[in-house]
Amino acid sequence: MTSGTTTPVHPVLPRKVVDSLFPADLPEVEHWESLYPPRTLPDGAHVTRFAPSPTGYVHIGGVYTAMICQSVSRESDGVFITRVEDTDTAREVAGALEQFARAFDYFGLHPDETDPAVEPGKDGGYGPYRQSQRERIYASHARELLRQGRAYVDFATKQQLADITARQQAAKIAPGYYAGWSLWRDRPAEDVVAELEAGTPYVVRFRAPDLEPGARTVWTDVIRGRLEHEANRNDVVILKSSDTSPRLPTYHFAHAVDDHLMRVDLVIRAEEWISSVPLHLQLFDALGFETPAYAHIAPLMKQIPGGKRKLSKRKDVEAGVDFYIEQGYPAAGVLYYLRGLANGRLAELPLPEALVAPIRLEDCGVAGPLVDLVKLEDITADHIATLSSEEVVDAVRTWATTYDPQVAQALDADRELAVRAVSVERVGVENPRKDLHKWSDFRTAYGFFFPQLFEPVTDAADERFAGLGVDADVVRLVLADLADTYRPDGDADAWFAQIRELAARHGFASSAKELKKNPQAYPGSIREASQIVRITLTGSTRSPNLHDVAMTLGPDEVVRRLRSVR
RNA sequence: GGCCCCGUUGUGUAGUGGCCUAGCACGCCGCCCUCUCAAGGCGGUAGCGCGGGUUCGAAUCCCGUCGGGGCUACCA
Repeated sequence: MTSGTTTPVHPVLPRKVVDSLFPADLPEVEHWESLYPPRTLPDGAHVTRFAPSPTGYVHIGGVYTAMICQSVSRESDGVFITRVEDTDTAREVAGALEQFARAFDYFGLHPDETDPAVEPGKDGGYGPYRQSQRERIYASHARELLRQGRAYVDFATKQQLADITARQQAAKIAPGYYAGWSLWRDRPAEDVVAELEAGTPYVVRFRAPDLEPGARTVWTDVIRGRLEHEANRNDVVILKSSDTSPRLPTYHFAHAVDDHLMRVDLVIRAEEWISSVPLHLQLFDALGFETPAYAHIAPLMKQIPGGKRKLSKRKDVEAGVDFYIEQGYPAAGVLYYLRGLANGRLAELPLPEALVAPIRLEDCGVAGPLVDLVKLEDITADHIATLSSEEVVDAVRTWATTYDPQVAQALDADRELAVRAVSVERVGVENPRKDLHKWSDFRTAYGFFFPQLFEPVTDAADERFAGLGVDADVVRLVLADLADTYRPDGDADAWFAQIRELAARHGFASSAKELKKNPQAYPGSIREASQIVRITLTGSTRSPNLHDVAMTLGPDEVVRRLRSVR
């Protein structure tokens, strides 16, 4: 690791001037140190944190990261913190925190310590857990850096910054605000005081250590091992403009201050932060803090023609957690899928075991995995198949209450019917049906069981019948016949026997093979005859076992539906 | 442009110099079952990005190259 411990040789603002920039009653950094003492935790315990910014959109990658943080801390008897990073007021969206709370709740991601808006009653004593409420903490530390000359006040305007960048680009040198280009880094104190007195807004910038060009930083990442990157030379902003209130820090500064004071010892975050590590290490060093361990996880990706890219909140619906919640993917299935992505080993385990098995950082992949909804749906369908009919109905009802009120009403109107419907080819069979991948599938898969959700088939010339290749006249006759002779036999074989008889009466072939042998001789085969009945009863060419459907519907409803086709 | 991360069938992975004729899961294709569709059973398809080395032997080590991703903000 590079060390920035140097004696300042540059002009340092007189302490009086520095202090005048801050409230007179602002505590010294020692105050915060004693207010947030090192934690007493078991050996090997890790304090992790998930740090979302409330931009009104929860990324599935956030759930992924948070899930890993939670598992690692839990497994080590540590602490899992969720800290709200609301330092970007421009991008902040109203109600974003509520959305967070909802998403976290849905996926059972309960932090041990967090802001009440995320989850009430989780104040662990290291808060506030919302950066906009930590203004004085950042101010104390910025003042300290200023006093030591490890930071400086900078009055550069947007325009000046843009000019610098333009000149650097033209000269083909590394863009940035650093020694040699910074307008205020080495200005005499009187210049600074003059601007201050004139009331010019300023930012506080970190004074990057004076390094040899090409200096490099080496550190060890928990997931990736030895990592190397060019050392940071940029004088990054640590405290945003003095004409804003509250006076907020940038991510980098807040990361160092908060993670130290919250005694986070293991920073788990997305890979895109790797290039910022050299800066972060410098910040920790300048602040006199011990550095945490870093674990940079690979981002969730999306397949696109010719390659893949990071899941984009703008382009990909499946990037947002709302998608999973609105579609009604059961949380356990999504979590199981995500866990398998993080640690392949967990994908081999049965769901209940995988959900409680530890996620190991060493086993995390380094390449960004593609989110595969087909695979997800395979998992969620398997999972739903293990649920009891009552559990399925309850879950669908909970989901539908918000996302499909009509379905919720239907379930409430006849819960017993709902349970019977879901039980078809589910209870008492070796291999339950897997029609439900998510709760929103309920309407198409089981809606026909409910009079309120069923759209009766009324026209014998309906294209669903036409698709069978059977004439409307035949359809009419077959259905009228069945309606007249219908026997609600509880025995499946006996029940189907009447369909066979019905088909025979109307000249249908007794098997598909027979029909194939002599297509002209029949209006269709037993298959087509069954499908006519199926379409009439369910509105679809696909449904569970017809006999079970008919039994569940009851003879009155069956006959009613048979007669509705004209 | 500079710097960083990554690269095993369509997807996720196993694999750390000989157990690899590259395993598993999902997908896809076919067959069976069958009143349809799912499910299930059986079988099949397809991969070490590319090029050089090192070695008796390389998916595994080295170099180069290409491709993808990220950072380069008073966004996180």
